[in-house]
Amino acid sequence: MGSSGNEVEKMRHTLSHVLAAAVQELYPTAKFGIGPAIENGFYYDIDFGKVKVSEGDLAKIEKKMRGVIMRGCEMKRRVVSRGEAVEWAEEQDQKYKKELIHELQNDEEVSFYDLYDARTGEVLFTDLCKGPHVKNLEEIGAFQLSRLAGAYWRGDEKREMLTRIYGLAFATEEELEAYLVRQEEAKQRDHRKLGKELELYCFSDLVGAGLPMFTPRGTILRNMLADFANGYRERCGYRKVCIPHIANVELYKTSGHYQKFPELLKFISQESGDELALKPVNCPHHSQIFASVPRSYKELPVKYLETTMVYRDERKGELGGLSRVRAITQDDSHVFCTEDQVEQVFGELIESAKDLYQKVGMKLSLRLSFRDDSDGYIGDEKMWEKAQAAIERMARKFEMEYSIGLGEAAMYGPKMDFMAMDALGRQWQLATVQLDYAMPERFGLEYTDADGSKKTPIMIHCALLGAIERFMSIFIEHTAGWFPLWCAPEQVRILTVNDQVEGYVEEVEEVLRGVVLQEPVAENHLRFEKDLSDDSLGKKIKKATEMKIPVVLIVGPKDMEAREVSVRTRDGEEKVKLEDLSGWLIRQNGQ
RNA sequence: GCCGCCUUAGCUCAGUGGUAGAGCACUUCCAUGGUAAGGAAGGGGUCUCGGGUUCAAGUCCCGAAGGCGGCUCCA
Repeated sequence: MGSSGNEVEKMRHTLSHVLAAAVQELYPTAKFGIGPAIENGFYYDIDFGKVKVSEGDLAKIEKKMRGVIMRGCEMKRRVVSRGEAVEWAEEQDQKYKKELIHELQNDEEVSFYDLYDARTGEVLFTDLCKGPHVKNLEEIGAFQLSRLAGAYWRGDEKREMLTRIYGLAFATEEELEAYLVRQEEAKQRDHRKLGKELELYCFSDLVGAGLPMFTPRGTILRNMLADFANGYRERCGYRKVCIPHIANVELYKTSGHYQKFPELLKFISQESGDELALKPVNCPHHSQIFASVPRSYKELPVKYLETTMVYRDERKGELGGLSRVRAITQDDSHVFCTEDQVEQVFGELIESAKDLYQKVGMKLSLRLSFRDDSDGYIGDEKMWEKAQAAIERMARKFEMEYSIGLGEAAMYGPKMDFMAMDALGRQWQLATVQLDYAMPERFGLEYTDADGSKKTPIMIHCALLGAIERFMSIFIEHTAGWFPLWCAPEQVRILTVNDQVEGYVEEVEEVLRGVVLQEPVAENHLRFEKDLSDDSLGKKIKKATEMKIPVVLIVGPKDMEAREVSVRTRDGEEKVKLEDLSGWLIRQNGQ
């Protein structure tokens, strides 16, 4: 069994044909879509027609697959003319295959693969396919069918919904087992599990789906993270602003959101009959602060910053944990500047993003989100070309590796998006810096240039955390809930051994109250709690550990005697003199 | 929104047609205990909600809400 990536991929792809063969035998009327190899395995998209297939049927299909493999089958390539291929699809009544063959218009010949029994020569399954495959099915390693999902034919939600059967496949049983163990470990870090255990946020059916509420602990974490992200921009001259969470829909008719985005939440004023909307973005409001007085080129760039919620009527099936919500807190900033200030402003934000993510120990990948040919964008072609060229130039200037995501742009302009992965390997967009030549024009924003002429400013949108909810979801999983000292909701917990420590606990508390942790968020007084309950020490330690409190101070008669505290961190235990405690904690924060 | 699955005590879960259980948590009592669960007793459930089938429904059927895995979408 070859172990190279290529061999594994061949094996995975071959398995998708074995899956199809098994399905055809069990469900003769099944119509087949496509069945590629993917990371960790393979899938096949199948139309079962009226037959209902559910996860319970996977065992049966898997058993049949193993039966096919046991027969000693082989894969053999066969090239036929296009005409023959069409005939085959017609004969087999495979409409999806037929569609695929029709698209191979430039090819004179079409490649098929036969899965056949090497002893009898009987062909079990024939599929339109370019390969490559393992020749002999004995070369197939370890696999199992994992789950069942719906998937639109050709990824188009207007077309048929097929049933996708996913399988896992690895070269060896050990690798498969290791993968399953990794998945199990990842589930332990899932922010939805930890969010509940660490009492960070909750949902209520009465409040509604996708509307998280943050507990006191979660709110501390949120605020710390927001302050951290805002600090970068405040040091670059950004000034905080504050806007209402609703607006007359005229605002969004002007921006274009009203026409282009069905996620806009609208309602009617009982008083005036006006149609209002919950803000889905902040830029239109911020543009109106800019527009509130005449602007001179001398005051540019104008930099606004606000951490605030936006509201989007996301479709139900797209919601999930804190990753995708309907009330989204953005650490949003907008800059209004001249053409030749773009590079400077953009540069500051890129440097900030790089530094912030480096400090929290997260490695992000960069995606340049450009437009595609579809409609749904505002602004003319030339603006787009200019903006996209500028974004790419910037990525090169800062020597960042990037990929280009066509069709990922914002309505008003291209973006530089920083992507993170969650515990289960799914990609999410966090930080984003966006260049916008369109919105200022739509709002008629202007400033007076040196020569007295009116000019339209350029807008630069940025969120460093992206959405705080989503950032938290990734951050929780990344740290497994062991937050760094500076942002941990409860930084220190004092545990007592018994009640024979009269006066001493208060002395320890007094020391803690005097500790000021400076970095990375300034004026951060220490957050501590006491566990004076009559639980055993072991139980108190268990509770504090489960809550992932970074620093646990044990204060008992022996400590009182020695005028010290027993310190317990994730790294181990040590004794610290009371007089050294303050310095010890400040040093901990530096690590 | 679409496909599939799930929803039983605050939490994690058992209970596959005959009238509801465990562990943890909680309350009270005992225990004053030194580095991941000290002991005992007690309270707590319209089995998510609404219909239906049945002599009988947590259990079967239909619908809704919420959640999970995908698809699609994501300013």
